[in-house]
Amino acid sequence: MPKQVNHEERKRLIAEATWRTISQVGIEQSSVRTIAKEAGLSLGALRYYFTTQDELLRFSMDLVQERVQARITTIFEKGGTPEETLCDVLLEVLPYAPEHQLEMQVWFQFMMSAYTSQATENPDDIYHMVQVLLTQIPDGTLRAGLDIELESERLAALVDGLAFHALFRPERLPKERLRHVLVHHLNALFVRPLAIDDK
Amino acid sequence: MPKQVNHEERKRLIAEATWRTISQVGIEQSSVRTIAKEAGLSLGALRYYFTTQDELLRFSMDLVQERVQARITTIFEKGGTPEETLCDVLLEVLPYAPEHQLEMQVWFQFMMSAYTSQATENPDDIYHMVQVLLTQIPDGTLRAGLDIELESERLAALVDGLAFHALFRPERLPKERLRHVLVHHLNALFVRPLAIDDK
DNA sequence: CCTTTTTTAATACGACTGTATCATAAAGAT
DNA sequence: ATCTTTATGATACAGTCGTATTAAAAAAGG
Repeated sequence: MPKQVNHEERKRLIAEATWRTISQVGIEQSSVRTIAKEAGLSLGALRYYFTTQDELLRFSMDLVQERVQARITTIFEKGGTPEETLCDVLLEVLPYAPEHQLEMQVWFQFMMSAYTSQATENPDDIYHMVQVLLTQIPDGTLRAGLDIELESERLAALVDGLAFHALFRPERLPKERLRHVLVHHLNALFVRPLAIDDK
Repeated sequence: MPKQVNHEERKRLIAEATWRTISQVGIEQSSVRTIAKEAGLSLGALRYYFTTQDELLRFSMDLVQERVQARITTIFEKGGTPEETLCDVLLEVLPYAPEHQLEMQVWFQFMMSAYTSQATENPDDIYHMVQVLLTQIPDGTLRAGLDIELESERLAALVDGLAFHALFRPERLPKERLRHVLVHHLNALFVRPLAIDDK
């Protein structure tokens, strides 16, 4: 039997090298050679785990989505008021926690490239997530008379715009300011306002 | 003297061919050959007007910015209430008018690529524009007690997010809905609300 | 040691990239 | 008609791209 190498683990390491490469030079400039060098592997070694570039990118993208989804699930399981849960979930798709910024950058790049490449299947739109979240919020939490569809569109745009600006100008939008803007917006929707600062 | 060809006119035509190419395949995939073909020119002919690809892209980008800037200036000169002016200016940086969607797509692509390429000089952030617009609005127009910095950040994020979503999902965000969401947001800032529908 | 299977590295191929060169075509001036 | 300037098209070069092939190295079982 051969040189035991954990296949899954190795693929994950390659995917993370892919993320770093993408965040540095963008998807279009991320050649298999560049990624292999970032991962410390030869071209042939990389190709042993991913036969085509498409396969590699798809795996890397799915891994991002899995991680984000897992964190969101954790937030739901944690419990808490509907207000807090909504806020925390939305902060999760922003470059809020420094240790998740790499993933957010990569996610954004994937969304961009999906847009350019006219791909039929797009990464999940944030709009649908927001719409579901707002719709499922218990009665008495949101102010009366809100147009949920409209507020979903508005909140989704705000979140994606904030994410974009935070990636673009991290020095102008530190995590405290991100939270401040988001909470300020959400409090215009909630009956019981959230506190601005993190607990 | 030679075959009279209007130099400026020709450069403009090439820039517009560049826009079409970029909006179809993205900046990274827009080779000089692809652009030449889209413009109906040979490689040498294109190179006669733009010696390097960088020069071509810069010219094309500047032309977009000029056009958008010119339309915004027109809106200011047109007069109207501060509320209407602000709304119309912001609609101008959204893919609102169908005939400007191509430019908006290209603009977005340029912003993306400026982000990826870590360019020191970035295309003008929408945040600064919004901040200036809100700051210069006459007293009594905005509701009392607003945090202008915060509202600028929020409005800028909303506008860029809406632009992004509208480019991504034009079928979900027709121009009426774009205006609806924007006016709804602005009316939370204004003392005298705007009408939802266009005049 | 030898065999077998997994893993790695080197090299090659055709396609495409940006840029350069150069001969030619077109058109007004003399 | 000739000259001169502007404009164009064809071709070439060096580089990178994704992918394929192939031989060798590494590690475990017999």
